[in-house]
Amino acid sequence: MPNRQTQDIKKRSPGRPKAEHGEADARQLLIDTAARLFAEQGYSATSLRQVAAGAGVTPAMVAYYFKDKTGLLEAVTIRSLEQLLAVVKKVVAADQPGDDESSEPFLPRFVRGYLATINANPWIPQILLREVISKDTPLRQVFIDRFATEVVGLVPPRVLAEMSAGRLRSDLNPTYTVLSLIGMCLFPYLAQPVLGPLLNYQFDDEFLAAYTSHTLELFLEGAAGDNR
Amino acid sequence: MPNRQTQDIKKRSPGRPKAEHGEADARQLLIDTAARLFAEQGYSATSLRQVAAGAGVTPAMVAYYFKDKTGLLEAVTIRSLEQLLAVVKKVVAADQPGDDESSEPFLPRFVRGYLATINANPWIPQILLREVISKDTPLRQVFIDRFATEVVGLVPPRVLAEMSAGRLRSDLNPTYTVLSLIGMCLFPYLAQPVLGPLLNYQFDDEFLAAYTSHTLELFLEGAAGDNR
DNA sequence: CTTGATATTAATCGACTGTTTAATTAATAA
DNA sequence: TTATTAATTAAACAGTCGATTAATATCAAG
Repeated sequence: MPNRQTQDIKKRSPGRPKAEHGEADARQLLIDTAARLFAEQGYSATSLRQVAAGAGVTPAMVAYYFKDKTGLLEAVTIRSLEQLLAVVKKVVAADQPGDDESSEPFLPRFVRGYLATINANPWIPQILLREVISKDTPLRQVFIDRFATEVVGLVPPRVLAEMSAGRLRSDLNPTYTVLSLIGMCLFPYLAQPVLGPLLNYQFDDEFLAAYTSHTLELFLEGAAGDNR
Repeated sequence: MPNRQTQDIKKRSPGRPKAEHGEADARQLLIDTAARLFAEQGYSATSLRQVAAGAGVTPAMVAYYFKDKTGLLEAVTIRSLEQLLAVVKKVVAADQPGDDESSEPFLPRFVRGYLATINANPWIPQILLREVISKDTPLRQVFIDRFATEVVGLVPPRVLAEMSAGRLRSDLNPTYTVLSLIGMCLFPYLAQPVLGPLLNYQFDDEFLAAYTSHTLELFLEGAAGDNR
């Protein structure tokens, strides 16, 4: 029995709301809600009415802040790319001055930072893979311009340096090696909705620690046993 | 200037068409077209009118053969799962009789068969990941019943056997190891639409051979260099 | 030849989608 | 105080979608 007009469920009237202290603004709320729903259901299966309802506003607010639905996806995408790019930049920049041998080597730092970020924001790879990377839309160009080219400029030189220093094998194809590593890191997160319950894992600190050390060990040392 | 009623563009009238010799039936054509479009655009971004047009029939044919849109996705999914399952069964069954040492070991055979199948049908992982694995729909149960449980029953025992035989390290988490391997195999195919042009690869025999041997080498021997 | 099953189209329906517009209220600046 | 700008809603619009229905033409069996 939906008794409307109670104090709990307040139905707002038109007009600018009074600025309450410490309230999240509608724009950021829309981005957060959209990120969650796009990751769960996919971009085109998610209606603006759903997003608006989740953020507690009307669909017209999407037009007000983002012009249209693609603008909302663009905002979600750009925020995701910025988070990922920040990790990459930080990790690559961390040992530029003086080649400090006491700090952790490049590869473990990279894997740790990368996995920690997607473990804390698992919708990022979902959205990037499902709605940006694998579809031929204008957003793909955004991805390439604001992320891929920059990463390609930063990471491979570091990998080659590791090879020269003898910390990574130089007889492996560097491109394929990076592809494999990213695939190893991402797949459990992409497949979690079905494999998580089946194999009994979820995105908590325990899984993050275990899968991080597993990934580093397997990637660096390989899976072959003594009796080859 | 669309001059209709030419001989090239024939617009069919209602009624059963005359059975022409050697013509693909509409049902299979619909499945093939849907698989292609679902992989390219996603399930819910693809309209039945698009699928029907691609198959040269009307949308009503989807209802006739598959009841509704979800029935079409189910048909596409089941065909994909059958292809994958056939590979797994064949690979696992191949060395049951007598533990023949002369044949190739389990893991290379598995990786080769798996990669060859998705290289020949790259839309399979796209659809399974985007429309089945990562969404909470009735199809996920189909995936679990017709594929996942069977694979989980077949592959891990084989992996454990390899560990016992000393051909694989036994100090690695077997579940994580399989997750990592599948991720390594799949990622280049999932990301190909944007990374292919960027890193200059495509799904031909050359890439298949190169990436297969790369994957086996990296997975078994690891990427660490001599100077660790 | 007739009868029923099979395969197809055209036309249409209601529901839902993204988007636009006009009205409304609060905040801010002059 | 007044005018302007910012933030919000309700209502409506045209378009598209999936689905249904009725009609129609061919095939296969008796």
